[in-house]
Amino acid sequence: MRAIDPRGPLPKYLQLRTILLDVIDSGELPAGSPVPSERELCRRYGVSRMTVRHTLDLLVGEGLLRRRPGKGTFVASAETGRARPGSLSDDLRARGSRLGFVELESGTVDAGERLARTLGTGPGTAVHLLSRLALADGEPVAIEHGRVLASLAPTLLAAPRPELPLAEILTRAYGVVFDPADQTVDAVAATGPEAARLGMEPGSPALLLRRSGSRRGVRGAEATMLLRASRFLVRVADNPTMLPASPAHRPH
Amino acid sequence: MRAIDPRGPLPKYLQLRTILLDVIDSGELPAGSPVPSERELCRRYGVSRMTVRHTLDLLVGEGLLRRRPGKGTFVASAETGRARPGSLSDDLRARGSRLGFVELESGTVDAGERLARTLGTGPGTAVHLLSRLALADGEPVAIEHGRVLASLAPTLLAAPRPELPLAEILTRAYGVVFDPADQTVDAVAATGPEAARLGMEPGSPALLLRRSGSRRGVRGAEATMLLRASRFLVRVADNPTMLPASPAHRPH
DNA sequence: GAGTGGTCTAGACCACGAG
DNA sequence: TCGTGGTCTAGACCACTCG
Repeated sequence: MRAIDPRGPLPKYLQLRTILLDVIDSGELPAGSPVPSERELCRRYGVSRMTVRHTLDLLVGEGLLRRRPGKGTFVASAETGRARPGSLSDDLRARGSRLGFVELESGTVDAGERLARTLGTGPGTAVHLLSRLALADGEPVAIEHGRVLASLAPTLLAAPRPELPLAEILTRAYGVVFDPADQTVDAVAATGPEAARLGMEPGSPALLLRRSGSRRGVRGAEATMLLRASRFLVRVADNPTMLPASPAHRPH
Repeated sequence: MRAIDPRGPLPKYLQLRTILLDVIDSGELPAGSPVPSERELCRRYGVSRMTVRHTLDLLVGEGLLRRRPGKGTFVASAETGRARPGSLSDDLRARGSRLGFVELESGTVDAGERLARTLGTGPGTAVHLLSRLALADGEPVAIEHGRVLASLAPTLLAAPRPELPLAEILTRAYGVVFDPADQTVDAVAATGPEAARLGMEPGSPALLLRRSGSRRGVRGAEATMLLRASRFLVRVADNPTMLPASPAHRPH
């Protein structure tokens, strides 16, 4: 059992999050099985209950765990407890970690004015770019574009990358958290080349997901994913917000 | 200044949430202005800092507030701090509360098997149905369908309803919370009649938002909204989850 | 240096579920 | 009755921002 390092660079609740994610990914805790109780996690990892709850709040918000008052906390299945007509096997549920990624493009550039503003920095700052095609069982399902301040994740392009969405890599390895207020989706018509890569009819609907991440409150990372419709459950935070009338809003 | 009732039916952090929402809606705190500090809110409302943070966590997750470490917590603008080319006036930003609603259909029915399962109850239970067209400045922007156990919100159809999304009404008046793991979006092609109501070309992309709510961990409410694309910022919780191959997934 | 949000502790009482 | 998650308290120390 991995331990939590109180003097580590990452806060305890993020260390515990990674530990729990790894346990779930390893298959030790299949969908539907109970996670150890909050008080048990306190004892095991030597942290207070509020810290454990902070971690569980994150994972519940991400849709990976579900709480049932009086009973316990359980690993969610992809269909989030809804009736499943076909009742497919649970491990067909693929979290991000079940995806494969093929690199389309990567490199480091000096930020232009627009990109610098997006990342909350000044022009000329070094920025890592990374574009990947996401595959599920060899079938393309999404296109991911990432832009990250080189200073925030110096070894991002050099080191081997786990088969995870970019946002997850940045959280686990560099402590970059993705502010829910900065993660939005929209519905768009897939354009020619992108539709082709995803094997869709041009003009058919797709989900465009935008996320921006920060460390210690300071921005520095943005990731977009163009998702094939009906292939993903995308969980939303809360009320939709109206935009002003004519949005110039396709940073893509 | 409204006070918090420690013996009220709603927990303190939800009471404080309603208070802060009303202050923001009233215009006392325009977009960009600072909210009182966490410690100041503690003093003002006689609650501990963890309780204040619980409330602020909610509102930040809903995209209404933004924190800046070392500086304070601020009312968010619709464009969440992104560069706004047109720089429209901030009060054009419309949260849910800026929307108007026109009732399309309402009534109470006995749940069939399928609806009962959706709401986590048995067949024959009384269920309120409510369909509304959402308008922004008189222009249709979304269609909302709600299904709620009558026992959960007995007076929902009888009482006058504030101009808020159904989920917000249920939270404020009945303490129904919407589990983020049960709120999902998808991109769909708008079909004929719905597209017509929303003034869209048939087949153009739209966002389908599904949310399910519970009280004390017991389900009992579901709301869907079909949103015009590019008219809303929909905030997402975290990683998208892959669906099994062929989803039978249009509860609409 | 004073104020802010970010993290963390070590308790407490409650309602609920199960045996 | 006992264990669970839900709520809440009254503190603490840190890094950061600003004057």
